[in-house]
Amino acid sequence: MGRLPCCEKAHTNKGAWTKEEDDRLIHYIRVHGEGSWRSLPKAAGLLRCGKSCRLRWMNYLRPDLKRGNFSEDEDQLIIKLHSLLGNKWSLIAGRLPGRTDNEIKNYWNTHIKRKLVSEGIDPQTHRPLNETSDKNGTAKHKPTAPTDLDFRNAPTVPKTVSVTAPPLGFAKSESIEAGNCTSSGMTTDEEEQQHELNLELSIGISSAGSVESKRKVDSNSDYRWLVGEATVVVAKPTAVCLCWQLGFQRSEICRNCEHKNGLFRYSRGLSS
DNA sequence: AATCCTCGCAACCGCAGGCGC
DNA sequence: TGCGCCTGCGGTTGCGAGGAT
Repeated sequence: MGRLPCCEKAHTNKGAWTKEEDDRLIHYIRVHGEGSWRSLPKAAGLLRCGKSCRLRWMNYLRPDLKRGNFSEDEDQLIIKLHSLLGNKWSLIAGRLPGRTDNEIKNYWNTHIKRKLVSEGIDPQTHRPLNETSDKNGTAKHKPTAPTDLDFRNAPTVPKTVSVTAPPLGFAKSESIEAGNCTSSGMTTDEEEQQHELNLELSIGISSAGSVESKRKVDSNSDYRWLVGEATVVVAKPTAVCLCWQLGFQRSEICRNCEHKNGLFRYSRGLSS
């Protein structure tokens, strides 16, 4: 038995949304709230697939979206997050208030990738292009920094790696317990740079015999990812807010920012 | 002025995980 | 415990706008 289609395609519109459809969707969600996407189109009088409605709302109509160009700070944040998380756009978006995963994904593919290549950096490995492989194709991996742990291309996975950091206060507290991966060799400047980004991340080996899902999102705990044999844990940011970038105090929790998924959304206007 | 080409973004699609029954 | 539904994610596609020829 196959999967049921998400909607009856014969009677649904596709393609660009009209102003009227947008208005209907906005009005319906204002009255009834988000959710129940499957039944929403019918209830709202829209000839659209529920998934399409959700996408339109999430990526375009949500009032807390920050439209407009990405700032240089956002660029750098995206690059750093991508170096750590890879193409986990939703996780990256969760750390960029007002930005959507789709928007960041598009921005990455159209701007940042090109920018990194022009700077001689491999956008996938975040290492210099001429360092990614030698004539024999063997990786010349030189451990760089604790927050630059890209196990996808690492020759070996450290037996024990944990990277912890305090809530976003940008304090210089960090612990590294590593077999192969250590912070040794970093200059003070490099260490300073690494401390610029506090992600509340921890990385540990998945316990033998335990079955770890590829992606585990639990609203009551951390976000876990299997990267090779290692588990990357992104702590649920209950006390983290990136609003400092927009002028709020560091470490201050903006109550409007916390999204129901535990990550952050941006609810206040820039000028407020 | 017309056509072609490129780029950027919105939207689509398939899949996987969570959750309720 | 297994099954089916719902939701969310990430890769891909299609189209419109703007620039080049």
